Amino acid sequence: MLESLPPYAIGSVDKALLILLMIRDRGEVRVTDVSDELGVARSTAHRLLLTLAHRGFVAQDRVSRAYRAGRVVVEIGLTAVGGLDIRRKARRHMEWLAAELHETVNLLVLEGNGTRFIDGAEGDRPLRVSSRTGTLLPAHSTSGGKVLLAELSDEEVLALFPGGLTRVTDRTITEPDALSAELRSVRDLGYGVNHEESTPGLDAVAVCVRDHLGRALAALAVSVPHQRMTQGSLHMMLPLLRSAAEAISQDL
Amino acid sequence: MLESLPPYAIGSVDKALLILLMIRDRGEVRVTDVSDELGVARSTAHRLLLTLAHRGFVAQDRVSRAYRAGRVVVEIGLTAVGGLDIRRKARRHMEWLAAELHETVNLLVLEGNGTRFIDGAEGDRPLRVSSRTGTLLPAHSTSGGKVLLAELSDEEVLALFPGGLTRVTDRTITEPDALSAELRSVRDLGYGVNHEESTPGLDAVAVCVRDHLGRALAALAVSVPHQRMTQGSLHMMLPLLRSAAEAISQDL
DNA sequence: GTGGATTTTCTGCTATACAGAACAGCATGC
DNA sequence: GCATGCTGTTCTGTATAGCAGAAAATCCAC
Repeated sequence: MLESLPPYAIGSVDKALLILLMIRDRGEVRVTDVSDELGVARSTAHRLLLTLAHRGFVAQDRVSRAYRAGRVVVEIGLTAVGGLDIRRKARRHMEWLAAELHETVNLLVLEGNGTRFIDGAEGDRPLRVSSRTGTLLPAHSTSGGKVLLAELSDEEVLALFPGGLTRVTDRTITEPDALSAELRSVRDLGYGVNHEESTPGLDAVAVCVRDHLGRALAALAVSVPHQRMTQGSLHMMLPLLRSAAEAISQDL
Repeated sequence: MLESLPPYAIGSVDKALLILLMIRDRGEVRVTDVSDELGVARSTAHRLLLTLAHRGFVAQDRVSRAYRAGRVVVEIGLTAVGGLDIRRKARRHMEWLAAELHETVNLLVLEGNGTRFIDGAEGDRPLRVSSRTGTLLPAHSTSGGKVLLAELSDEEVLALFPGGLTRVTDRTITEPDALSAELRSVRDLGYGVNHEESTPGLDAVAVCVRDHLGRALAALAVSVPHQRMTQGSLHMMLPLLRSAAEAISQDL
């Protein structure tokens, strides 16, 4: 495994990648393992692991303090295997849902501490939310972001926001405790809502789209003008939203 | 996505990981994309990608010259999700096969340019091959290694052996052209054999264990004393070997 | 509470990562 | 076929980022 690098390759990057290969081969590594096997100082080993952890490529076990593969690596792998297909496979279900509800439907994925709108199907009414495909919004301010964040531990969520929770509107959650409570509620209810937290006048409700292993790959959201989001309309939308998300999962 | 790094994090490593996140989000990237979005020179972008490519984390499309996720990322992801389970799930099928054939059965995975024996079920005869679980042997000298290498392109195989093909016994394949021809034969036949190439007096035959997407996760091999490997016994073993590999795949 | 092992934090130093320039490759238009 | 523009790749001088070593913090077993 100790080979000469090609010219111009970056040694520190290579070391980080070798750590990921070690994790592939044995499931977990310790700082001292990395230090011994890469032939670097313990402090260097730690800095490499810390950087990998910062981007979610590794996660440290609280009890054993060993590092293992993090969520991001799983996502990349799954994306490479089938993720290019998620938009394609979700498309017809999103169009169905938009037609049923006459509201705009969005497909979102987590990107760092933001949610990227990766596809959309608009409702057919004059007043409607635009699809916003391509937009990156802070995850904690969107319904899709909330359901995806709810899949993480509280610590993982906090680590995504080292600078605190950005205020987007007057209604945005900016207290870490309030976000924890909101995500707890999301976990209990199985859906997340956005009450004008990302855009004034815009509400939304979202559920997760899961793969066969039950992992959340994306979020499916219905975005509505605020005045059209009532308890009644929410109750009407939820079964259809869940049905569409389940149908997408079956297609994956 | 532009956030401050934690203290002591390594900037160049972080940039490489951001590239992988870009690939997760959009499937592929170009040198200029990376340069523009990370705010680095094109030469730096290229060096980052070249390092990622060297370890198999990205692969460049020959025609479009864009870079996409490489094989290694898929392996790490799959290992993290389910790799710990493959041994458990394979266990009873391996025991069944060992009992049917009265020979030793091995489960192997690729590790760098070697094959790691990750589990084994021994035959019940006095003269038998031991399970060798935990052993790492050069991939080109084992039947399981051959079927796993046959899943790669010739270039990828050669890149795994920059120092050439190690000779393990007098029978080991050491010429790249001979290995290419052998792997072509493996692809045609759907199985690989080892005629005393890893250990004198030891023959073996192997097939791939695939996931639902058809990707090879591991190899399942039957290891036999050389004098017990005849055309007749090979013909008798193959259907049962294939059956067991298929049964493991179904359980994944 | 103590001692040892491991992980994490800090800092001065130097060599590696960087940007910019040149080169190479490719596609398109005239 | 040649010129142009764009993109990817190779090269080199430099300064700052990555490094090792030491100190501090944490953890666990006795």
